Amino acid sequence: MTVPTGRRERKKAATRQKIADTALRLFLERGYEAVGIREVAAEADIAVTTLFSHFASKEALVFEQDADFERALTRAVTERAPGEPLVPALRREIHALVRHCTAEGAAPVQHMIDESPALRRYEESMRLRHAESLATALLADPARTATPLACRTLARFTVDAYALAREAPEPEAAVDEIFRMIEGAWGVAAGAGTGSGATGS
Amino acid sequence: MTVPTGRRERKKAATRQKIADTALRLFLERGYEAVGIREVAAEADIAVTTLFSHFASKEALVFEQDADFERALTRAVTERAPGEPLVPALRREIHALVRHCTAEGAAPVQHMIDESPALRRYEESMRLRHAESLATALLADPARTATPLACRTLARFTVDAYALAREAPEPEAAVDEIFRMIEGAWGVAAGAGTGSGATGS
DNA sequence: ATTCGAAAAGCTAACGGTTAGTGTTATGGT
DNA sequence: ACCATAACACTAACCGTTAGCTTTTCGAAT
Repeated sequence: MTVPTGRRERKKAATRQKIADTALRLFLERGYEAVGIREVAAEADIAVTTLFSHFASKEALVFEQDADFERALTRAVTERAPGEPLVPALRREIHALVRHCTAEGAAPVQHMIDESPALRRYEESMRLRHAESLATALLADPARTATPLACRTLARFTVDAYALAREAPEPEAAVDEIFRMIEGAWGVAAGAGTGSGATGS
Repeated sequence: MTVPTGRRERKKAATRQKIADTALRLFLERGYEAVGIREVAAEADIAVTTLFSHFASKEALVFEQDADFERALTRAVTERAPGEPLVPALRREIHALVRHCTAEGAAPVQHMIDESPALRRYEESMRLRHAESLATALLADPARTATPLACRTLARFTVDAYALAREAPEPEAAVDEIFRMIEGAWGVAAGAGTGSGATGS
């Protein structure tokens, strides 16, 4: 166990940040596809191999906060108030994420993503990863009553809600509409023996 | 309008098939990542550029029947019996597709896909395309009562059902379980003013 | 039958993301 | 002071994919 504030880790984080900042700046200035990896590395004054030791791919440069999103999703499940029903907790979290990504500052980045097929594909496969880790969290929930398959289904529906809301004209309202449907779906899955409506675990 | 049985189109189809067959054979023999595009082209005795004029990418070689799947999905909506409710029609179609892909002959191909991250990613983005064209079909449905967003949501949930069922230990039963949840979701969306249960359009 | 336009296939050469292999420096623990 | 290791660098390549251009093959109209 080393000290959490080692100089090494600070330098590494700084390098990583410098790469991400440089890349995003160049991408926004001249377009994602128009900027090559070699250019990004040169501009950030690091070697190409170093860049790839910090980021697994060119697309990953754009989705720097990937891991934060993933954590936020699973925490909405694992750290929710004791006894709080599942779906509303997820709905709140998706609301927060959508709000965070439709904030004013995020508009140019979002436009860039929409323009590039490569980035769109990457974003979707990223969401799939998030769905899988959310499913893991749901399966581990101590208050779980639903089947494993129902949990995996809920996880996918939840990230679908995010994706669909982002494309909708009114994202916030879209989240509510979709989550009304998810409540309907979860009511069937969670109340498998109950028969009554939407009182999930 | 030319005659449908032109020699040109036959030859083109034959070339396409030869490429796909050769590629699949090599992939199964030696592994997807271990076989390069140039090898496939050489073995099929065609030029690399010709290969890419028939298939948009290396991954597309594996999912040759892509377009068939897409058509099958949308037809389940557009050509269903008059007055037949939507969700059961979709359920039947997903059942058929799952059965088709869990047939005995498909096992090695499926294993190959599971092993390769690139193929998994491609398959998911393919499904997304299918969801979008299914959404288009749902929006154009003359008997539609649900909102556009609800249609798009149903489309995504439907392809989710396919993906989840494929990974489940008992795919056929999984389809039924997930579609019970989808019925619950659709009941909310379609009966927006009705109040009663699952009698969608 | 000949001719002509267009689609299909071919070749070469490159571009751009990514990785292997190898070496060098800086850092932290002992 | 010393060593293991993590971070970074450099070169050179690999591989999927595309551009540019030529050649072949077919379909149809004269």
